[in-house]
Amino acid sequence: MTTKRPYTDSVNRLRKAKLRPTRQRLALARLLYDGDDRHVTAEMLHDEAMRSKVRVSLATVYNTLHQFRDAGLLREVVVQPGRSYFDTNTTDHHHFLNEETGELRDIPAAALRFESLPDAPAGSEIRRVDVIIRLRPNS
Amino acid sequence: MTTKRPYTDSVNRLRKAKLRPTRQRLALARLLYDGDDRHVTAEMLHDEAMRSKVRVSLATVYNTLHQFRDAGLLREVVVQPGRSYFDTNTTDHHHFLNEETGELRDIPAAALRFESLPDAPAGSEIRRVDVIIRLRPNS
DNA sequence: GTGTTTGCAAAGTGTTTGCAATTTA
DNA sequence: TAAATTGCAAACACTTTGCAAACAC
Repeated sequence: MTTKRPYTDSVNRLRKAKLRPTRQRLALARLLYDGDDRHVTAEMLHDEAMRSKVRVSLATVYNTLHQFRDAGLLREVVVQPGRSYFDTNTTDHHHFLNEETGELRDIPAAALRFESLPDAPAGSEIRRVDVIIRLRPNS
Repeated sequence: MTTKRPYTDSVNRLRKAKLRPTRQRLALARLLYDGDDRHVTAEMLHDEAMRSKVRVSLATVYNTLHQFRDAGLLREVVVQPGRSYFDTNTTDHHHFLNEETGELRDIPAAALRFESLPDAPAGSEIRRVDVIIRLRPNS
């Protein structure tokens, strides 16, 4: 069961991604994957690491997030100018965005179905379809 | 016909938006709205203004884009970390994103229909649904 | 040991701000 | 002439980079 062996799981996760299980990467992987799916910014994750007494520089957090993303362990979500979120849920799904707070929330793929999608322009193909449902507090 | 009286049209557009038709705002409005719909960044618009011998500072371009957006004359589109696009098409529609070039392309609302949309979380309502179809060159 | 990874500080990018000078109504 | 707008330069937030020291295999 995933949540019971976080250390071994994180090592395996990194091994599979061909990333050396260094102290920093392990600690960040455990913060990211021990528990429910999350949406974090580099700064959020760095703060969290500091709070749990893990010494990691912010630069390393950025590097690690990008490595994880490139390895398919994370998905980058861009919804606000000048800030990237990283989503631990890499399966097919979409997002609600609370525009007041900036909070992201997953929408399972099954909850949003397309009746029709346009064809990709000639010479290209669809890599991914991202849907952001922007929310406001209701009246 | 819109394209035949750009000056008068731009003045009216600004008047309607309750923005004083200053030299800078008029010039930017004409660059933006004389012709087809476009997707511009602040820097692109600033460069374009310079090329057409319109003296405007980059700060004013930013301010103006935000004022236009707030007035509903433009829609801001965020698809890449650290860069905002402004879309002169403010009607209901979606976007293709060419991930190699960063180029945006409109998808008319009619070309993309939803079979089902999730309910907004309690306490909120849907303000807008943004769909980005990410493209890659095909194999 | 050898190549990889890290931390730091510096640099970079896109954007915003404070404020005096200018322009508009 | 009163209020809005502009330009400049400095400040900002977030992110990336260069390189010596530390670490993993």
